Amino acid sequence: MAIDHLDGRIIVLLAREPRIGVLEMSRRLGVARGTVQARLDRLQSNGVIRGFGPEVDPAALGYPVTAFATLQIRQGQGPDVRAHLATVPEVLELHTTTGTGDMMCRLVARSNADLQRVIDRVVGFDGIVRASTAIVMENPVPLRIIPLVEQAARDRDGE
Amino acid sequence: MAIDHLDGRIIVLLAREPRIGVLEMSRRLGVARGTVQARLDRLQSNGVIRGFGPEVDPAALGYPVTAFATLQIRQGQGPDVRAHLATVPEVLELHTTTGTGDMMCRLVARSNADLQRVIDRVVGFDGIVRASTAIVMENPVPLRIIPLVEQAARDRDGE
DNA sequence: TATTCACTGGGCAATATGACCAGTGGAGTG
DNA sequence: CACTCCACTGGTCATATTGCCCAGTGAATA
Repeated sequence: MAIDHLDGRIIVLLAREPRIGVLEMSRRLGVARGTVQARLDRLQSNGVIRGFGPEVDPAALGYPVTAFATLQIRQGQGPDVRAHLATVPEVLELHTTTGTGDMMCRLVARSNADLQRVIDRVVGFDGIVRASTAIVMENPVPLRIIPLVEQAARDRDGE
Repeated sequence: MAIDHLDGRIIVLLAREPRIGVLEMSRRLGVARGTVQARLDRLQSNGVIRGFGPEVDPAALGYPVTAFATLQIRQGQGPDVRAHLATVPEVLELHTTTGTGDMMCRLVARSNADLQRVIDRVVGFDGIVRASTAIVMENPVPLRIIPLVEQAARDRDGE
């Protein structure tokens, strides 16, 4: 579950040059190929590395508008609302949270006008009491993991 | 920029079995290898596929707690706050938004107690006026892209 | 009609892969 | 101390895949 320095270097290398192969990695890291292979297998069976799915940019797909919606749910309607939201392709992720809202989801849309359609579809469901939406303007820090991996590797090595 | 049905199938296949090769994809899709290769190249230079970075699970790394923080920023301090947040490894992403808050970020922490440390570090910066945090309990819909890709491919094909 | 373009189906050398193996060194245990 | 376990090394092997090339086909377009 904890990762050491070599694991960290493997992940960072992989994050920076995803198309790199095991052999090339072993060359760069200065370890035997079998070692990298074994580490990778372990990281994947550990669940540290979930997979290598393609990162698709919704904007390039024609969905340049991103928004976060906070939803308030009628008591007991949680499961139904989840099932409902799961059927909406523009809902990219959904979380249940503490705080004033009950759920929080990430939405994309083709335009600001289209966002209205998406929101209507999202909230057009009985169990949802209220929704408040924040439209994303800029994304100064895109989803990233490298700094955290380096942190985790440092922690494991005892600073 | 728009993708057709074959592009969609390529992306979906790749998302489901990331380790699959070009040759195997061409077999599954019933097209020539060169076609798949050309499509992939195009998708990547288009920016539709950003890359194939490893998906790392913060929980498996020892950071099982996720939270979303909404930040209010002092006028004109935006750039400084961004730079500050970019230095915090536990900040996985950061957006500037419309609405009551000015920014929204995704945080992870080693525990609820540790989350306090992270939040202190995040808001321990002059330009931040107020922060309100929602801790994630469940994640009924993990970050996904397949339904949107299928939608986009359908749209392109004219339903 | 002529041109362009994507796709096909094939072939090529170079490379990476998964699977092995014996040997080494360190950590921890009895 | 001797022993066992375990990860790593450095090597081999057959097989599969890659990147690159080519000529030919068919559809859409000018």
